[in-house]
Amino acid sequence: MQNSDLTVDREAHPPGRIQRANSLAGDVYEAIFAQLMSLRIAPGSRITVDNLVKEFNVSHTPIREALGRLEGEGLVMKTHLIGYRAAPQITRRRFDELYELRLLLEPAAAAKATVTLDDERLAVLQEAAGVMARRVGKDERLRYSNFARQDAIFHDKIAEFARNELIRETLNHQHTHFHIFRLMYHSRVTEEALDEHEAILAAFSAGDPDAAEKAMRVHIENSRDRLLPAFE
Amino acid sequence: MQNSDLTVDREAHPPGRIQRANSLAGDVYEAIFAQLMSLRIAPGSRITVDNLVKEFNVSHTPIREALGRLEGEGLVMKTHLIGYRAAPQITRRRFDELYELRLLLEPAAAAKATVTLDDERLAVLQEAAGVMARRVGKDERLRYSNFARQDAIFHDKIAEFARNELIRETLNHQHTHFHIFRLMYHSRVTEEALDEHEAILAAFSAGDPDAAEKAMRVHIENSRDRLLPAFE
DNA sequence: CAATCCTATATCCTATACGATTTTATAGGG
DNA sequence: CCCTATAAAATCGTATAGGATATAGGATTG
Repeated sequence: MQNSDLTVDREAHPPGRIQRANSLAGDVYEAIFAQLMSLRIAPGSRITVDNLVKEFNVSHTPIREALGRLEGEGLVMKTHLIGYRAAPQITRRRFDELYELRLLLEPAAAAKATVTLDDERLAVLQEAAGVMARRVGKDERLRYSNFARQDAIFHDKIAEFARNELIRETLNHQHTHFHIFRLMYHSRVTEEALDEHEAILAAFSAGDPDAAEKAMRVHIENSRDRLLPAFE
Repeated sequence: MQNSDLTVDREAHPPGRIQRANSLAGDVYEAIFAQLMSLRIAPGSRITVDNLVKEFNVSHTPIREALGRLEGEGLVMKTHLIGYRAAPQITRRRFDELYELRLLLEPAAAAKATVTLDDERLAVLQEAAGVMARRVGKDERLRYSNFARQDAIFHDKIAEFARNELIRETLNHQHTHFHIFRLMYHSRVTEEALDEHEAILAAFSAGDPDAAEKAMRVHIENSRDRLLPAFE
């Protein structure tokens, strides 16, 4: 079996736990997923099985299975006898809906997370808030990439500490779509967001659930307003 | 091509819109989905590709693709070299998380829906609230099946009228899992729920968003408490 | 008798070749 | 310019074969 381009490390298992080798279909899934998240496959563009066969040097079978899985997650769409294509770019309407959803979930999660925090968890959030890494690097592109990753971790950790995996999964699922959208409009959105992260962090430190909820709401509303110009 | 057991009507397209014929993979997906929703495939049980090949008289290819899609939706799980299995029954923890999510989304949706209602939409909700069908049928099983369908429509329509497709999809997605769970514990849960539907409906009729929000919250909390004994 | 090892079968996973059907592109005619 | 017809390309599904692994049951050994 040749496996030239997937480049997956099958050896990196966490200590103590057995890890089954990945299936080829799983590797292909991750490879396509990564290409979608990095815009190497643009939103709305076609995805042909034959091209992937050539690119990955694997047969149709695992690719079809992986594409089916991506379809189930809403990241690709299939039309009979036409083929697969990447999910289209987010619409303005969808954008509004996404922020409405976030405003219902994330402030509540922030409030709930507040009461579960200890020093260790606070440190995790502080790390993820990106306060330290603020001035690191002058390459605009790299800078943004760091921000995006830390922002995702920051929000995800809050959902985790709120002890609701379902809400966490829901937000993460939407985040994949959101990430693709945001990648195309990353001006210097980052600076203000980092300030707001600090404000949320301050409420956490103070152990004030109401303040955390409010700060999160403000953060998300501002985030929305910062990205809104992308639709004009 | 033989297509003995899928029994899909390819002719029923809505007027005015062209509809491509379904792919076989799509038909297989729907067939498996239906079996999961009707408990013909029990939660946690194994799903072998070969069995489906024999049952549906189709080859491996579309079945694997359909199973991949179900995996992406979280309805089946795959373990390498072991195979697919139906997603396990919902846990108590997950149950709590689900209701926490519903309490964040559905009351808000009810409030938002209230202001968009007109006579026509109100009639739709009245129909879906199941007020009419309350005394229809004495067969306990059929009776419950009717309740489940109408309950799903009632909540879905509210989400639709709230004009947020994303929230609607999120709730529907969760409802899939919830439905499977509830199928196993359907005592006489229905009567009270129908009363609560009427209470929500009254708030809609009065055009009172706050009352709708509150009634929905009460309904969901009661629904949770009615189902809670299932875990003991 | 119990524990371990081994073997056999079933199942999964992938590759490959082929045919059927449909889309898409191209060219020609009105 | 638009429509139609033919040809090329792509998709979808089938069938089949072989390698790899899991699982169960039996054989061996202490």
